[in-house]
Amino acid sequence: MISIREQLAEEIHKAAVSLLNENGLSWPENKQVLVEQPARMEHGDYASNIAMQLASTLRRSPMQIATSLKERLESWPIIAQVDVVAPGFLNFFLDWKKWAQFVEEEKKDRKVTPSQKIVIEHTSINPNKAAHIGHLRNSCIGDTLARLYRRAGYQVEVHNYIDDLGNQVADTVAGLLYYPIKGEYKRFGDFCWDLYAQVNKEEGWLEERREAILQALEEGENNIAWTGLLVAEKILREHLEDMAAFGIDYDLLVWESDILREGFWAAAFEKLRHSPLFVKEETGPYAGCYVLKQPDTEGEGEQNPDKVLVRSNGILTYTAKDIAYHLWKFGLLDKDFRYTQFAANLWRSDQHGEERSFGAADQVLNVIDHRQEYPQRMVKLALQTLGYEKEAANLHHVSYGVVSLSPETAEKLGVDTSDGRSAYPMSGRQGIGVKVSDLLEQMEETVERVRPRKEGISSREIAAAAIRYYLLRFNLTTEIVFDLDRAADLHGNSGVYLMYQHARASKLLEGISEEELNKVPSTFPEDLLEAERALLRHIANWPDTLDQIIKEINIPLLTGYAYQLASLFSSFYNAAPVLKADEEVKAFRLWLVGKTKSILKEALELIGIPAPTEM
RNA sequence: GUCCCAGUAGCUCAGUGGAUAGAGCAGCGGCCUUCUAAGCCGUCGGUCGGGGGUUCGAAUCCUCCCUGGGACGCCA
Repeated sequence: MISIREQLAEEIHKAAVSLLNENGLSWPENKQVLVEQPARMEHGDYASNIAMQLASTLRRSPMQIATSLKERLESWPIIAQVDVVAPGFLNFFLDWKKWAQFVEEEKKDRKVTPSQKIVIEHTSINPNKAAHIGHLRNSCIGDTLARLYRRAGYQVEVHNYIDDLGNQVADTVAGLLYYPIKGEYKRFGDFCWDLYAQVNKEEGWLEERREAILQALEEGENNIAWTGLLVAEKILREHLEDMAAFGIDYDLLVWESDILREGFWAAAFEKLRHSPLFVKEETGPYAGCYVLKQPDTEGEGEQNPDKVLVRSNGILTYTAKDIAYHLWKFGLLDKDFRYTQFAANLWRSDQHGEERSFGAADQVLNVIDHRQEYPQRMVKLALQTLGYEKEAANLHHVSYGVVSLSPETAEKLGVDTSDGRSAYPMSGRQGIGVKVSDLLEQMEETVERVRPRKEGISSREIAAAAIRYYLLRFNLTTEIVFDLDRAADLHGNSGVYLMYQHARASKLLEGISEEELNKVPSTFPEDLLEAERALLRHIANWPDTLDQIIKEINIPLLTGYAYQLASLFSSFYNAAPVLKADEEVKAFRLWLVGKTKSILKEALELIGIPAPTEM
């Protein structure tokens, strides 16, 4: 199915080619017909700059070219009017009734695209303390990506990687065993949050104990390893509970200890051994280590760009395990995990249990913050080194900026802000951060206090939706400076606003069946109100926008589209009475509200917030 | 030192080759006896960090510089 915009582009292309041919010319290879929805209503519903682009080829003025194209395009049935505007734009105005009929016809022969399998890894929080809002941004991004790809027809599998053998778990275990603290905590993760920060404050305390604990964790089957497992699992369950409140879930939990004990690294090592870029260093700072060499650098400069995979003491780095994991993700290892069920609809890797078909992806997406670009590049490099060019190309690091704290919020958490910085980083090590559960609770109280009606949806759901929308609104590269007061603002461009508009639309449509709503009204008003036309043209743009969102992994385009739709609807709602209008107008407006509501609902679903019918 | 990201309204951010640079918040002024005012309408506010270049056209592309953040560890 191709959209109206694409069809229009094709028509323009045809018209332009015939104009070129008449002048003994052919289509210039580097040009392309671009059709866009102009920002301003008076510039039409769609517009093209093709006349300007062809001016040099045709050696005529853009205005002349636009005028001849206009004559050739006016007969296209869905177009009501074509304007030629200086310096040479072609502006198209749609015949909305014909558009509506056309779209209704198109819906019938929509075909399902054959699906590729895509593995999306997100969340992957160290299971040694409570989650904070930086982690939540990761999970919201990952979850919305999963929703987008599912919508696009992919077979999506969501992984959450559990690093149960890392330094962080080791530190919390060290604290639990040897560093008594006391205090009242609602949850284990909150207790560990403080404990982890405390032991990190003690000069030299961890360094004495960490290595022994790490080794015991890796070996397994001993007191420390079991303690580590208990800690990781307990905290993981709290993380999953946190995320569930935001509508986030997973298909598979991959445990680092399983990667190690199933011998994934040994298998990966066997493959890497034959690569000239994977070498054991005999001299220099990395003497005794297995490293992955950078291909096109000569080791110039102060820093060594190579990546250690196996330390001189034989212990693997995180990146080594990640490489093994990614070979498995693409189905390139002859090994597999066993699987056991962790919760309803959620499986975990295991050393015992049943066989299941996880992994073997066509595409892999890793949602990880931008500070880890280097190790992610190393994983990709390892795939290339092994000759898996296709898989390397299909491995995508979805990079995003971290969440830091505004000075006001940092100060509330007891951070010394006397240095006057514009933002303060969160730090688990220092115990600085806004915990997900605390934020949700606080926001719930705010909602409970300010909401005018208590119907349809709980204050907790509203709070979660507001937070989720807030974290998804920004460009991925933007480092969010989180401010408690700003996030608690539920007016204007907020998740609450979107849900409210959906509830309003739902109320107007109460008691009307889906079928009735989909029927194109027999008459359209002679002159549409500004608010009606604005809403229509935004609705018409949804299929193209959705394509673009998925192609560019452009989440703010999704939230922005939804906000604008809600905003246009709200203006329409105020400008045009629906239920009180004359019969014909009423039928048209109800149809328009129906269209708005169904697209708003789709968008809300992708953003991952509820579409309440009442609130 | 090398590389990456950012610098747009008082604040937080959109906008990556097109038409008069847009939102929200904050400020000011209006609108509830009419479908949900968590709303709507109006208004104030910008030499798009700076210089140079490419183009019919630059916030957007190239180049140099300034400022802030990050990566480069036998951490993850």
